[in-house]
Amino acid sequence: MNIGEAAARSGVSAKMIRHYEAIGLIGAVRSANGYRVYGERDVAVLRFIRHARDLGFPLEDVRRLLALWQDRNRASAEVKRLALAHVAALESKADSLRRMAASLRHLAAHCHGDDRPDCPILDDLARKD
Amino acid sequence: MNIGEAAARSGVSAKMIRHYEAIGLIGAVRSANGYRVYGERDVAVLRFIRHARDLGFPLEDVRRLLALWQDRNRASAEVKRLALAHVAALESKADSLRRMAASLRHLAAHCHGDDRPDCPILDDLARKD
DNA sequence: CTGGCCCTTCCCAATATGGGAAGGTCAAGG
DNA sequence: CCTTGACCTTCCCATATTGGGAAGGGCCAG
Repeated sequence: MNIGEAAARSGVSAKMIRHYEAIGLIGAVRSANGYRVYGERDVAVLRFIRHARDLGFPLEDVRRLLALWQDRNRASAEVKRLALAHVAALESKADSLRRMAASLRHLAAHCHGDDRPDCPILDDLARKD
Repeated sequence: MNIGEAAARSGVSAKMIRHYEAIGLIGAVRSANGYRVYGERDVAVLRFIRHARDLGFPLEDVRRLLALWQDRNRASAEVKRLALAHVAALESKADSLRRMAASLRHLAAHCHGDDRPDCPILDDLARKD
């Protein structure tokens, strides 16, 4: 199958498939006319990548997970370690976002939101520290 | 004062100050030798930008907030609207990260994490949907 | 054989920040 | 007076991810 069908079946855009090939994440076989040719196995790999990306894994992590997935003799410990490190990073980022939202919500609560120019949000942004 | 001191006093790197000037977020006066020259007012503006960035405002929002801050006749309604829209975006992003972390944590909990190759994390990433 | 769709490569865009090279300027001290 | 080191300048490149679009070639049905 050509790149368009592989894209449709994997949920990864053709643009991204070419990109993943360019950065060495996946390989590609070419037919006589230069078109990329894919099989079921490639579609499965692309789906794997998409799911990992959906979980927020950066491509470098995806590269490692993919190597582990394709290694019949891998140890699950390595996968678990990678996953838990990523969970911690995700949760820390989520906390930081919630803290930002909370402080901004607090500032907004004290801004009357009418035609007057006073606004504690701007006052806070202008603080000296 | 030169860019180095303005950077140290505002907490914005010299690199970023030049960038903010390049994209028209701030202006700059040059002395005879071509060096950028800043005053107290500029340091306050840079600090304003840094605080807004710390709260996660993208630069385009910062541009609008800055205009509102510098406008003596602004209405606080606009600031509040911008802030609350941003709060909603932050919270939605935080939720999405927490959902990712939860599902990954769930998968990791069922991965024994030893020398055996079986691992539900990889199995899930390889699923067909 | 022609129209329309698919494929190719290559360039550019956005987000924000930083590294580093090559060269100009200025102040202090030998 | 000249050297040295710290500071400044501009310009290019890099990160990570995805997409838009142009220019050109391939392939099949009507």
